[in-house]
Amino acid sequence: MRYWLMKSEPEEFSLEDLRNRPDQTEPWDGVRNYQARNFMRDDMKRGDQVFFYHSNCAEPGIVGIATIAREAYPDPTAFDPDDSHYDPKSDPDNPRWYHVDVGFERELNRTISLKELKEHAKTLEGFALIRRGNRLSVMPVDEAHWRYILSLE
DNA sequence: GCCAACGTTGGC
DNA sequence: GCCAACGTTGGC
Repeated sequence: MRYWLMKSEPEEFSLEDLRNRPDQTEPWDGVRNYQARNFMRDDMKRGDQVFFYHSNCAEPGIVGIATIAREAYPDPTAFDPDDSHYDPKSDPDNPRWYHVDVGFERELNRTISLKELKEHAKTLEGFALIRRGNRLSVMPVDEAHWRYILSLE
C-alpha cells in the first residue's frame, strides 16, 4: 500500500464536503498537471491512504485521511466544453487526463498545519510538500513520513 | 491582493 | 531545442 497527499481548496471542495457526499466518495477531477496525473493514473491503487490537505485558506495543512476508492479512469470534465477544466486536446479515444475516486476515512483530531510540518523539516527531509516552491497538488508520501506526521496528531 | 515559483506554450 | 511570455498555484 502507498501513501499520498492531495490538496484541495476548502472553498472549492473540503474534507467536510467529502464526508457529506451520499457515498462519501468523490471523483478527483480537474487535475491538469502531468506529474499529478501520472501519480493518479500509474501508481494509485485502491485502498491507498491519502492525507487530505487544505490549501489556499487561513490555515493550510492536513485535515483528514482519505482513501483511494476507485483506480484511474478518464476525467470526463476534460470533454465537457461547459466545464472550467475543459481541454479540447483531450480526445475521448485517447484521453489525456485521468483521475481517481477518493473516499472519506476520518477527520484528524486537529489540523497539522504546513507551518508545523515545516518545523519538522529535518525528519521530513524529501517530503515534496515542504520543498521550496512546491506546487504539485498530488504527491507521494514516504511511509516513514506518513507515520511520523500521524504521530504528531 | 501580492508575488515568487514554476509549468506550459509557441515563435524562432 | 531554446527561451520569453504567459497563466496558475498557493503561501503570506
